[in-house]
Amino acid sequence: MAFDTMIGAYIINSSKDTYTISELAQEYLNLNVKAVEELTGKGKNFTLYRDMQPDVLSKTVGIYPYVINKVSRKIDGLFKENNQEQLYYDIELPLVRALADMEYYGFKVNVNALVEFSKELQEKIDVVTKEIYTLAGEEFNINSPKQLGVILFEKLGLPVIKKTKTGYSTDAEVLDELSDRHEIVEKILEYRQLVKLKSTYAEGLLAVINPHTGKIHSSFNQTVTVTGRISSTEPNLQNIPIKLEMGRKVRKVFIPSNENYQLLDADYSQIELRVLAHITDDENMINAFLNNEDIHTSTAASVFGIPKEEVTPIMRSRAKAVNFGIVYGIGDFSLAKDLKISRKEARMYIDSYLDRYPNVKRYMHDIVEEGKEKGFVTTMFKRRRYLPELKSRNFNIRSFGERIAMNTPIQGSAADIIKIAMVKVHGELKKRKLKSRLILQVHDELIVEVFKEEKEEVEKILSEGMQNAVSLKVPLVVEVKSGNNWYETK
DNA sequence: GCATGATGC
DNA sequence: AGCATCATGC
Repeated sequence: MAFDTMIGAYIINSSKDTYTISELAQEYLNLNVKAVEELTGKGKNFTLYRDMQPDVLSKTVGIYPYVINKVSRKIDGLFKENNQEQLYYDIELPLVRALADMEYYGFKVNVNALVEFSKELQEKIDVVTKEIYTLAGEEFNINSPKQLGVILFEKLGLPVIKKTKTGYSTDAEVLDELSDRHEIVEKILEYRQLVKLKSTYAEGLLAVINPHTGKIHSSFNQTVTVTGRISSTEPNLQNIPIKLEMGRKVRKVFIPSNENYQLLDADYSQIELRVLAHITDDENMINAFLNNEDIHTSTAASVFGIPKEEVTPIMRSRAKAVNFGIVYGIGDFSLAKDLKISRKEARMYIDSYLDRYPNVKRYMHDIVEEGKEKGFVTTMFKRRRYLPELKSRNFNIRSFGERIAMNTPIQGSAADIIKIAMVKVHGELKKRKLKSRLILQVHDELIVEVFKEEKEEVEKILSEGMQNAVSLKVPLVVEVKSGNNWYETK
């Protein structure tokens, strides 16, 4: 591919909502060009080019080729200024074909199993609904947070833990705290889980199965996320349940195209923390990864100042929360909430962590300063995100900007790395004329539908392609699993 | 169209 | 708490 203005403009500024030619012409050429929609109309007024007058077309979209060429040259000049040519030409543009092939090839679904799953869910919903009505003493719309709030907090007199802009909060966090006080609460949680599964994952997926292919052909968007990740829509295949067993069963309906194929699922182990170790060059963290240690146990040992052998499950779990917090741009307030401890205690954990990982401390400080000076932060491969929030006089907005400054290089570099791996794996499968296909990416994992006779070869292409996507100061560890459906690849 | 709450990494 | 998408109510 020669050039794509939409992706090009996204590389220049990933924070925009749309990247239409009209908009780009205005921004980069100071040129007023009508939007395509203004010419064709939309909805019921939509008109095909072939039904429009030639002279109208020539005066309007007729100039698009010219504008596209000018915008392309302009953006290409900016790539040179920003040192983003590798990112654009070697990563993003080749990725277009990999994503297009993933969309076209699709992910096969066991329709009958999905229909059965849907029925099973409905039966469970019916049972739980009746139980809820009985416990409430009346019928109401459980799906309405407003009506549910009235039942829980007015009729049943449960304590109000949290409020939203519009009334009582009834989210899972609140309900968890109330679960000991009334039987109805856990039924509500169960109801919510079941309804989500039925509507989004059973009926939702059934509605987008292509009747000709029997497959789901998701759209993978390359210009949506501010950090460089790709997104998936219609349907979103990047948030298929896995944490709770009931939801995880959805994965059983995702199968190979036919009996000659299997699924391979390869995921990066702790890629974000490995990226952090690399970027900060923190000796303590790098050593943990070099020694192939469990990073959360290692963090717990460091923070609590004890040998790894003496780390308890609770200590490990707290260290894990701190590691998450570090990746997201930590604050004592949020960590306290997450761990249900005091803010002071959370502050102690964070300070202790930063004492034990001094280069991480310096990085967190420096990256915010860099963001303020330059107006943006960058990833390992020069992806850029502008941070106007850092200049805000509003404390909350400014703090948000600081967390973005800390998180974006980490999340974004991980996105760069898996994109490189995708281009390599996709290219290698094509070059060797293999029947196996890359069919999905879920931020730190790649799923390949593998032709059984090619399994050994493709497993090597996949794991080595991912491990060697880049060379970091720590190894990139990849775990590959196989199965006859997505559920089995665990 | 916005708010809420579910799901994922 | 960083990044997303989808269904539902109002």
